[in-house]
Amino acid sequence: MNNVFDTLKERGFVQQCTHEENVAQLLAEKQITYYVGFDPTAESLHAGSLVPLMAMAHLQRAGHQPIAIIGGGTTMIGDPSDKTEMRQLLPREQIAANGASILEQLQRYVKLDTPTTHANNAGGLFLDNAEWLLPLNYIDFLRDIGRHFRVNEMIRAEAYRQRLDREEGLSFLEFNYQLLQAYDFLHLYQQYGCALQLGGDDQWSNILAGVSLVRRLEGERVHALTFPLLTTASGAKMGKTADGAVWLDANKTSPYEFYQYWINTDDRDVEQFLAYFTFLPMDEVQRLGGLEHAAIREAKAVLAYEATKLAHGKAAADKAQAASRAAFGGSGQELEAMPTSTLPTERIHAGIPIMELFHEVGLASSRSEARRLIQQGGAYIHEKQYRTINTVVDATLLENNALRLRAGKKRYHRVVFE
RNA sequence: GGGGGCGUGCUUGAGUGGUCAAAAAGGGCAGACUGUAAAUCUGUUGGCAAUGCCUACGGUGGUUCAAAUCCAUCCGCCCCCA
Repeated sequence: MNNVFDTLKERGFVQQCTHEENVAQLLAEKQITYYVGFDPTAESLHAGSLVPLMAMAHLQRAGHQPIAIIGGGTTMIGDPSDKTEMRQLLPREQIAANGASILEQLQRYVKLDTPTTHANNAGGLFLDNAEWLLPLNYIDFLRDIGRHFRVNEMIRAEAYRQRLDREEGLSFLEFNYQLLQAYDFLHLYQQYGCALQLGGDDQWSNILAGVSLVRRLEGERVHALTFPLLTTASGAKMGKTADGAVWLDANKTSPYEFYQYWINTDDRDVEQFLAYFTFLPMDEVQRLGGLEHAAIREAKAVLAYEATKLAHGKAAADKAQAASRAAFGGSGQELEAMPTSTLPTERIHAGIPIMELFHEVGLASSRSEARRLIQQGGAYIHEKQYRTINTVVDATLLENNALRLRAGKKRYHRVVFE
C-alpha cells in the first residue's frame, strides 16, 4: 500500500515537516485528523488555495479525516505574515457570508460536514474558529495561553521579522495572531484529536507555535507540515493574473477563463502543476511533463482540462475545452462557453461605434483603452482587424446574430443580439 | 509625554512654486517573432464630447496670477528618547 506521505512528497507538497519519519509513520499506521485553515476575507477561494485543497483531498482519499477551518475569528485580527500592510478588518456578517460560499468550493475537493449537518457523516468537518475564539476572556487567555509564549522567540520568526523591519510596523493586534492560531490547534486537538496541521510555508512558525502549545499543555506531540509557496517560473504569484486572482467561483472567473489560465502555463511549470493540480498518476505526469517544444501543449491541455474538471465539473470542463479549441484551433463554432454578453438587437441596427462596443463588453476598461487597442491593431471582429477608431459596427457584420470580438491575441468575447 | 521624520500613479521611487498627467525602473496592454509557452525587439500605459477640457501627488482649509511643491489643521505611519 502506498503511503500518503510518500504521495504528498512525490508530488511536491512537502516543504517543511516536523519529524518526517514520525509523520510518515503516523499516516501509515492509523487514521488521523488533520486541519487546514482558510481565509474568509474574500467571497471565493482562488487558485492559490488549490495546493492545500489538493493535499487535503489526497489525505482524505487515504482515509484520514479533514477539518477545514474558516478563520472567522482570526480574520478579525489579520495575519501579518507576508502582508506588507495591515489587513482591512471586515464586518462579521461579511465573514460569515464568505465562509458559506467558500464551503461550497471546498466540497468539490473534500467531503465535509458543518456542525449543523453533522449527520451526513461525510468524514470531514467544516468549522469556523469564531466559534471558540470569540467567547475567549482576555485575562483567562493571557494567563492560560499567553504565558507559554516568549516574545523574544516570536519576533525572531520570519513572519514578524519582515513586518518589524519594514516601515509599516506591526500592531499589537496582529502580533496576537500567532497565539490565536496556536490556540486553534490546541482546541482542535482537545475536541477532535487533531494531530496534524497543514498550511503554506509562511504559516510554519504559526503552526509550530500550535505544536509547542499542545506539547506544553497536553504533553502530546502533534505535527506540522507546510507546502512550498508557489510562484510561477516567471516569478508571479500563483493564481494571480494581471486582472486579479483566478477565482474558483464560476461567477468571478468563468470555467472558460479558468481553463485558459492553465493552458497558458509556462512550459517550465507544467510538470509540477500536473503533480499538484491533477490526480493523474505520477508516471503519466512525468510523461506529459517530458514532452518538448510544441508537443508540450498537449500536456497543458490535459492540465487545463483536469484542473477545470475538478473545480467546475466535467460538463463545464468539456465546454471550456471546446470553446478554447474553437477559438484557437480555428475550427468549429462551439463558443457558448466563451465569455458572452447580450445586447438588444436595436443597438446593432442603429450601429455601435467600435470603441463603445469593446468598452461595453469589458475587453477595454475605458474608452481610451479601447481607442488604444484599436489604434495598435489589437481589435478584431470575426478575426478581421479593425484599426479605425470611428468604425461603426452594424448588422452586416452579424453571424448567427452574434459578434465574436477579440482583443489582442487571447481575449475573446461573444456578443449576442436578441 | 518630549524630539525628529514620512505619506506621490498598479508597485518601487524621483520631483520641493510655473517648463508636471508628474522622471526612472518594474508590472500591464498592444504589435513583431512564436507553440494560446519563454526570451527578445518596438510602441503604449489617468479619464473624456480629445491640437482642448476634467480629475489626480493622505483629508480639509488657506497663501499665490499659478501649489505635488509654501502655510494651518486633521488623519495615518516610522525613528529616537521617556
